Amino acid sequence: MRLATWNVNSIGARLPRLVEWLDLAKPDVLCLQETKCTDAAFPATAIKEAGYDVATNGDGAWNGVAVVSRVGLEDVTRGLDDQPPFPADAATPEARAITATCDGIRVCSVYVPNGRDVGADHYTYKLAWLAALQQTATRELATHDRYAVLGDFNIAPTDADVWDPAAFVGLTHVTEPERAAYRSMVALGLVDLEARPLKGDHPYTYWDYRAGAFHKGMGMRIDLVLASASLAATVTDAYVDRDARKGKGPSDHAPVVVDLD
DNA sequence: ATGCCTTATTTCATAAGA
Repeated sequence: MRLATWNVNSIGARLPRLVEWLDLAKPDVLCLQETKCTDAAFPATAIKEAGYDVATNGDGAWNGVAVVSRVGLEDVTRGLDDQPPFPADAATPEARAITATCDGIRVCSVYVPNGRDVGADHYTYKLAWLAALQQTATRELATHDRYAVLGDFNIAPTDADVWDPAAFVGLTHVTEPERAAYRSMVALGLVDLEARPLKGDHPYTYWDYRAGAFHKGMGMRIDLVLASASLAATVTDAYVDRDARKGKGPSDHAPVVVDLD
């Protein structure tokens, strides 16, 4: 069983690279983030032709998540329990989470809010959203022994997860409240399946498009796979497919791939 | 061993990403 997660930064712009990657990596289940399209506009036919079913939660230009599977796709749930809206008076919550059961494994694809600036409304929202995620995960774990949350957490769990900690002082992604939220997920019994990098010492998953960040190794590990203990016990390999960050028209994130026995 | 931002929309400019 091969699980993967990938922030594709627009399914529309990335469809050729996605189809190519499905054929290359052959994941059984792939969680997508930042699809940036409505459910109606999602290119489900192209995904189907590649041999996969898909469940989506999209709200248009921004956000958007999906679960792609070739081993079944059941019991789909969109959003989180008591997910906070943004702005606070918004009628519907943002499309940032979708959960489904694939061959007995409960997977949750998440796109955690960015936070923008410490102290900003978006930052407060990010922490509230993470609290809702923790509550949802608690409930799911109570009934699903094999459970994993995969996606773009927009949190670097430790200073080792950014290319230069000094460059991030005072910025989001590395603050103590964000890291505490990450640790609260781990405290539920979820194991951070840190992948091996295909090159270098750090399994970064994101590199800014600007200033040649990828080529200079200026990356961050912010895309995570948090798996229940029973799933974690079956891991045979985990890697960041940095090759997917190369070439023409890449996402700014690389897929994280986990193999289970 | 990679190629020095990219995506979307209220598009020829701006907001957002992290």
